[in-house]
Amino acid sequence: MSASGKTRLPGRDALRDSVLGGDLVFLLARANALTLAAANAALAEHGLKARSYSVLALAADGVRPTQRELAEFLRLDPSQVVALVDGLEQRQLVERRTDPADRRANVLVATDAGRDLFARAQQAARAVELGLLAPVTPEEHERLAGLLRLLAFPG
Amino acid sequence: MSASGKTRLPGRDALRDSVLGGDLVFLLARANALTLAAANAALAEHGLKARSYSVLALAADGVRPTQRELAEFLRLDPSQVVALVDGLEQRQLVERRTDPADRRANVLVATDAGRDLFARAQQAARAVELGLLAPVTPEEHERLAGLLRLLAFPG
DNA sequence: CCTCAATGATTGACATTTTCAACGGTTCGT
DNA sequence: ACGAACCGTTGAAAATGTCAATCATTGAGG
Repeated sequence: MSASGKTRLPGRDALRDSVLGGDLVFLLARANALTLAAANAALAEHGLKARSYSVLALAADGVRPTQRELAEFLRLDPSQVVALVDGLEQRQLVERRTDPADRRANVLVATDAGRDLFARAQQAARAVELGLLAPVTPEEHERLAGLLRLLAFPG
Repeated sequence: MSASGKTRLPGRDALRDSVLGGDLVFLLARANALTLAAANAALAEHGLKARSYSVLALAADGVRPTQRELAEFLRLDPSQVVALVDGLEQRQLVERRTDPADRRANVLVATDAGRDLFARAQQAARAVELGLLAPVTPEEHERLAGLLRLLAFPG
């Protein structure tokens, strides 16, 4: 198959060694695309995607986030959060509770079923993460997370 | 149970400390969203986005990638590459050359104007990258790139 | 107490991006 | 030479992203 006579194709890694190979934005984009795809695939059997999984996670965590906080944290438009929460609420995984301290705001809490599903989904998510980071030592894993946090939460 | 004595609002970083705070997929997504936005903003003055910048970069690098290679490398559908290349070609920044070794394939090469614009855009891109990584040492910067490469190019 | 600007959620419209299936031209193995 | 596989292209459908307008509520200042 491959290995045509001359230097025909840019070897499988000629592109990798190009300028973009050192471009952080590109590396992030590609790493994100791959991990997101893997995560979505793994979460699909639970009827979740990375997005809905994230929302469910925060609800199940008892953090009682408002939708606005959710929107900012997940970098989504508030209207997208509405749709996301609608989906989870229809499946009885989360509930909207109007915040007694500010009746404009909705606070998200997970139902028992929600916490239950989350627990299972989290295992799948963790398995994926470990699979992705198989070639990396636990210390490097933690170091990577730390550096990403710096980028993800500047200031 | 929520014996909610006081409905504490999630402090500005209660969410950060939740389960998701250690979720690699989430951190990647958020870091990617922020850096992508920063990159797009910086590239806008050159009439580029991260996507078109990437294509232009590979063309300007003399790697002579085919559109299919571009698609796989950038994790895009081939049809998206068509649109991307159309845009750059109409601005006379790149040219499609049918690969003499395989006349089905188009090889991308940058024009002089293309290389010129890329040189300028690259400066903007580098400035952004340095700004984003201001809080980390150069060694950590390199380490981050290395770890991301592992995720971005498994196998 | 009574405005009034600001805020949270929601809706609906619109643009952009993603994802697929189909098609003509070309290559390659058999 | 045949047929399967592959490249680029097109077009359409689905999913996402972006924005402005609205309602209810809040909080500040007169």
